[in-house]
Amino acid sequence: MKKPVKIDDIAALANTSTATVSRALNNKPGVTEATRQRIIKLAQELNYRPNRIAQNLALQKSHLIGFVAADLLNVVYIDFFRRVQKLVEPLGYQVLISDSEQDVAKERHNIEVLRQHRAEGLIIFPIHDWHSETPVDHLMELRLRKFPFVVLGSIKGYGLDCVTSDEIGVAREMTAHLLSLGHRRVGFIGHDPENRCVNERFEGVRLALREAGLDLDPAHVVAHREGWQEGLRTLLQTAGRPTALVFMNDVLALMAHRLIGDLGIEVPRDLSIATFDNGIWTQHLRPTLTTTVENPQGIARVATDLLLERMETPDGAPQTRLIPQQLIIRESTGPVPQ
Amino acid sequence: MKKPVKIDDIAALANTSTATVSRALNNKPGVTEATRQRIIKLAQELNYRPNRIAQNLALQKSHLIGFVAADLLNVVYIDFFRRVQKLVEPLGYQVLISDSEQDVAKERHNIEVLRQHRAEGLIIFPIHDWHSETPVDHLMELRLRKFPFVVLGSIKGYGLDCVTSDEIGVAREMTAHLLSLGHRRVGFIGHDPENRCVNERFEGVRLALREAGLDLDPAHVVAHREGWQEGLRTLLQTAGRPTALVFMNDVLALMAHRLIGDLGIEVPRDLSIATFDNGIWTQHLRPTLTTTVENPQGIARVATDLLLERMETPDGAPQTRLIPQQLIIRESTGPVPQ
DNA sequence: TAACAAGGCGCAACCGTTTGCGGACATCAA
DNA sequence: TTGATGTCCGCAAACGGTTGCGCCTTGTTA
Repeated sequence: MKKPVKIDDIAALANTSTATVSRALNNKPGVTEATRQRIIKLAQELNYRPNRIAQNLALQKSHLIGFVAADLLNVVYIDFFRRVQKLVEPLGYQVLISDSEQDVAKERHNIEVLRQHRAEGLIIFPIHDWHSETPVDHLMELRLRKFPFVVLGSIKGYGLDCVTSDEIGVAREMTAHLLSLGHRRVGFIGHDPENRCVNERFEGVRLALREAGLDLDPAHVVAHREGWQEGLRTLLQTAGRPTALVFMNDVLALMAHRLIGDLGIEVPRDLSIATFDNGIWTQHLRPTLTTTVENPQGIARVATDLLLERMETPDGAPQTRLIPQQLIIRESTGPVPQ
Repeated sequence: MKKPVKIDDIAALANTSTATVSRALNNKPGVTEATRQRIIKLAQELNYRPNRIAQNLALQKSHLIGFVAADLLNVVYIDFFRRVQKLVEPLGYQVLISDSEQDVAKERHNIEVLRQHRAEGLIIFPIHDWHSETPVDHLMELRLRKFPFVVLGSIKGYGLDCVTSDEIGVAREMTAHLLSLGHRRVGFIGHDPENRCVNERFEGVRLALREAGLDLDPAHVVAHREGWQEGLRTLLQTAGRPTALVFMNDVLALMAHRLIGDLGIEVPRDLSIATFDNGIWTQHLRPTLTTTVENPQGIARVATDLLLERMETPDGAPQTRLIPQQLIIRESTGPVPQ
């Protein structure tokens, strides 16, 4: 590979100093239009490509925003990444994406690397490690050093800048929808108290029921563990079973779909089902599934704004911002069976 | 945000020169163990974090490998990224991922940016622009300048280093499987001659049929355009319709799944269907779908090896490497109806 | 014609790190 | 004591850009 052209080469050929070349190429004042054109032409001919490394060192700016995703296999993060990229590109920033693969150690490592690269701000989807005393101590350290970053997801009460999608609200809305269809016995499939997001969805359901003067019957809750499918099967075979089921997410609903069909239960005639996250299959199964979508655009926009704000004023008070989700009603929820 | 600690700060506190600090922290010879320990301790206390930008400039190495993905929303790329990352991390490289979003202009731009950052090598999943004369002229320019990179996917005949998954082979194997079940009339749904990958799958099917002395009846091919679902419906309602269908990919098969059911056709009793790419729903639909998986591990390994080899010897002759895929036989393919 | 202003340009320092070279010092043998 | 040998370490140049400051040139005005 040939050595890349540098600014000195251009300066030599143009009979100027490197200073002039730099000013010419960066559209800074202090160069006649003639010289500027001469230099630009020369740069093109030589196929000059500024060395970002040197540039960043000289400018004391990395033009880098770090994006630490909990698990890139989830498309949500990619979509988010794209939107952020698009928002900060006009400001001259590059977004560097890194993947924690559901592993706190990797998350720490990624943050460390990004700091070594002198990222100017970080957007973090953290792994929740509920088994450790201080699940977010490395985040607290960032905060302590006034390093600008925002956290996505439901970390509350730690005094961090944070943007979160409103799980509770949409779960509540979904349940209200079921109630309006006449359902009174609503079950929750795949409960996992250790998972904050699932927990919030669960809370939302319970909240809506309570508002209608109902209780969420513990017998109608199937936990998310090995063998949950058996749990679901027996639940569906008991008398007085729920007339509507809320699944913890769309993958679970997909897995249950076949099982429900095999039991000879027809959705929504015999049973209504609803779930979260709008995975592509939810609109192609029969029946199509009632589900929810986040507002990714809103999340990205708000998170980016908040980060930029924090980069401006690293001392500002931490903020929490809540982004509403949308309920999509499809075929799988219908009137309660007579 | 506080100014980060630099090597000078440590040197001052340790009463040494920056040279010694550098040597100490990088485990280079020429420092007594005592001084080394003193410096390391100091570095930890000060929370020193080397400035990668300055480091890279001094070392004339970016430690960067660029990964240009055609469309990050496709999980395949992420999986690939992870594997490559894992392979090159031990060598001290960082993989920088960038997303072309199915847009050639963006692909060019991404490559440009990566070159400005002095990436030492590139892995590129290109967008195929079959409308332009030289679909890959920017890649040819890279090659010309002996910039190390490998292309993934089926770009052949341009003299580039290239790793590709064997679509033809697995399509052929899939078809052979159908033939062995007694099928003689095999249809192909979603043909798109402009898409190289689909084309190869189509070719594989045709090849297998020809080897059995059969022809792929053009009337049994449904093109991938607006309204293909209508085409499929009419095909399935004609007498002498195919007894087996090969779908261009798993998303198409998912979309068709419901349509087939609505026509009262039972799979695989009345009709066998098979497709490509092992999307999560293929194993949860009823019936589960016969499909194919790439060997992502193999692809990543081979691509990385090839890239590293090219980085060593930028002048080496370009190579093409073919990676086999695997056929997964599930419920959706069965014996031909009597 | 001299005094002055203003704009174009170059010199050199700087960004934070690495590293070749040579100086200082200790050790050891003659 | 001297010289040879070797080890530890500092000086300063380099990496490829940016930029404050001051010099020079040119044009304007009295």
